[in-house]
Amino acid sequence: MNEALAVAKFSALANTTRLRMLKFLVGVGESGASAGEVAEVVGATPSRASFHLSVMSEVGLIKSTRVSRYITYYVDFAVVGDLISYLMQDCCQNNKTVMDCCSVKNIC
Amino acid sequence: MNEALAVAKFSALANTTRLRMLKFLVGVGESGASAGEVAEVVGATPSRASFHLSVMSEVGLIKSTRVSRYITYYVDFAVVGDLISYLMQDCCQNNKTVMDCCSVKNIC
DNA sequence: GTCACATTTCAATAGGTTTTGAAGTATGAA
DNA sequence: TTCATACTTCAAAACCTATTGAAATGTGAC
Repeated sequence: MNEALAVAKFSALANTTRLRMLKFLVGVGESGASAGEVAEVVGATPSRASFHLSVMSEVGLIKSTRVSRYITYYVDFAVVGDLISYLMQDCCQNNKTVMDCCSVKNIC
Repeated sequence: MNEALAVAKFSALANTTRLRMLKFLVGVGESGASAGEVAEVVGATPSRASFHLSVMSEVGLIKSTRVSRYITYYVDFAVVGDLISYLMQDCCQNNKTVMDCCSVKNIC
């Protein structure tokens, strides 16, 4: 992950609708959810949802496959993990205080 | 950390100049650096640096104190840590694949 | 006080993002 | 083939963010 890719991913996360979509897609896991379901859950019109889903797809946070006439979107967990490690390692140089925030919360 | 605060912090990170500032400030640690030094390192004019530093201050990623006629900026490592745990826990529900991306890289 | 330096603020401009609704494409059912 | 459904694309408008250079503020030195 380089700087430009990280900036693009942070941009993708810098929107309430998209962050909600990500959370929902994390919740449904590997099986994913259709664009329509995602739209409904976050309360967005089809075109608005499509726009936000495409923003997240472009940066790689989510992937999609067409299943009959539905398009299934799902999170690429490895990409999210890479973004987190970019923030921890490349940005924060594995700073102890930053890492403690994670261990205190039993994340690692 | 709530959704709106997380979105604001991701917005702050969604800019190359600001991400470089953060990296530099992480590097200098507790002692921090003056606005002028930060500006020089990232290659920004004083007013442009001031604008970006204020964006990061507003969301809490960095703090500042005046030292004589200089203003020293430094990273709030705990705030960065909180953002990372928001992403891991609240967004990714401590998903195994996401966490593996961190342990593989010996972050935690 | 006057001056220089460090930084911020302001106003204008340029550029990018988001929303909206309408039109278009893709798939499957009848 | 015709129709309905699922989704995307497009163009316009609205909104937000970034850059610039000039003016303002705040601090210390003389």
